[in-house]
Amino acid sequence: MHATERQNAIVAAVESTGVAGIADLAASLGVSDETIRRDIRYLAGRGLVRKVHGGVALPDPLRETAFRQRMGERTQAKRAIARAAAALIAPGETVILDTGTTTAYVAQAMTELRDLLVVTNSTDIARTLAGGQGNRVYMACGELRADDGAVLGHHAISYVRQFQAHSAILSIGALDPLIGLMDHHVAEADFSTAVIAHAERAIVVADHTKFARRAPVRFAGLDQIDVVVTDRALPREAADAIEAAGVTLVVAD
Amino acid sequence: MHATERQNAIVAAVESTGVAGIADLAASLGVSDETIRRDIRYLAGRGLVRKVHGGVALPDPLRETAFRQRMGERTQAKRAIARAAAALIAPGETVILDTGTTTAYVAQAMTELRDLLVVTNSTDIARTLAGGQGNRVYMACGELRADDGAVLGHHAISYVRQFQAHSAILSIGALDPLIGLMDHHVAEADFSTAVIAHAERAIVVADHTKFARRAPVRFAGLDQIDVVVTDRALPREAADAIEAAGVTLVVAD
DNA sequence: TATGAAACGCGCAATATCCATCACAAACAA
DNA sequence: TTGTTTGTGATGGATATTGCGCGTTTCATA
Repeated sequence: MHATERQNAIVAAVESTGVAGIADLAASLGVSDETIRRDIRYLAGRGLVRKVHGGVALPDPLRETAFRQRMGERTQAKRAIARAAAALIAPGETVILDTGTTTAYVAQAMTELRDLLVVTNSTDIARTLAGGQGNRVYMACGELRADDGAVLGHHAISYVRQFQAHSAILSIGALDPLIGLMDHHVAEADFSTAVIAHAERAIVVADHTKFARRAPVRFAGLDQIDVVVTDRALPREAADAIEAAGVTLVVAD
Repeated sequence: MHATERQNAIVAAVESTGVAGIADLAASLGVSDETIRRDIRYLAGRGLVRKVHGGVALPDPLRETAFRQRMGERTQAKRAIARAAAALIAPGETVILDTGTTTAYVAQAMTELRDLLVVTNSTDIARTLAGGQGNRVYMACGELRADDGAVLGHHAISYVRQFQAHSAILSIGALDPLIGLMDHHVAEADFSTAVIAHAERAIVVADHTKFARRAPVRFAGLDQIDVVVTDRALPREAADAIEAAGVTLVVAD
């Protein structure tokens, strides 16, 4: 029984029954759970099956984008961060919201607020906050990314530059107390830079995994931001470095 | 029985019976009420079902925006028009799509095409066509209308002016062979005017009710457009007037 | 409108699953 | 033989799911 045969067997099982459990597959194919998981990760990467908690299912007919998948990860942490971040915003404020999974949760939490003036580059966030009592939502322009439905590029940046917001809420790729803020793409980093420059207060939302990572594009130092909202207490050293830079650290419970 | 199966079962139950109670679902699926509630919250968040007190029902027909309501009117006519309009577009073309219920159906029909360059002021249409094979979608900017998720205004217009499209596809408020094209709002009319000016060919999609109406803002004469796609043969006189203006009249069956 | 019962949502703790990492063994090349 | 690569299993911490308790909200009926 080679890896390929086993993977074919998994696909066949899923196609005949619709779903299959990890443990069942491991038993019937005579390998460990972990091996089945590895096969599933590989197959899911090829789009042949869809990974679900506890097993594997037919591929989603509605293409599950990487973004939607990330939306489903660490939801509890993101919701807690979102509540804490939304609590920093007062009704009537002007707020710039960057695209991102965590900011999408923040937008959800902000639906409680009213009379906001919202500027965003995410069609999702725009739709979430439009329709709120007294809200006015301004959508930036540019090429739409299929993954998360956001626009980036120089048009988006010059559109945002029209506004001077009370607060900006940013998703980031990574945050290191010494290095600063990092993103995965130059276009994201450029947009974030513009957003920071046009808000009185920059609020960064970042779950704890962002502190253990690096991302290739550094776009700002800690001195350029005002608040970091995260979901877990950081190591003393990191927390000190952040607060020494004049940044308020909010830990959502 | 994993989460995914259970959620599929809930959707299936709702689709077959219209409504389903929490307790019944919990009993038949062998999990607690709270788990069913969690599933329902998740599914409702995706718009797959509607949450009601004590159970779950088919997706919301009530709290629809005026736009969503119009989406559900004359769907057959709109789908036929959409097919006919999409057939006028070739893969690889540059197309500007205006917001509107009929154009939303056209975008749906255009998902078959590939390598399109799409410019639109509707977040819905943008999301529909982003992700299509080889498509590039450009979203205009401006204040977002909660009703239909579209942007209008001078920024949207100047954004569109960057492009020179092969085709423009327009929704309108009303069409009269003698008066020309009409819209309900000045902002819509201004946007439509800009769109017509930046496309080699203007295609107007209008179901038959648009010919029996008037709308307050006239923005173009028939001589400025090239094709009208509708769903019913017009009275001889009207059809003659339209074709006399050099407009091709397409009647979708 | 008032009131009791049902339904709801949140937080907690227990359990199951996931994933990064290391360790080991077989296959293969130098 | 020796070293490298590849596939598999095992481990432990992180994450996700679930059922239950409890205070709050909503609904139906008086």
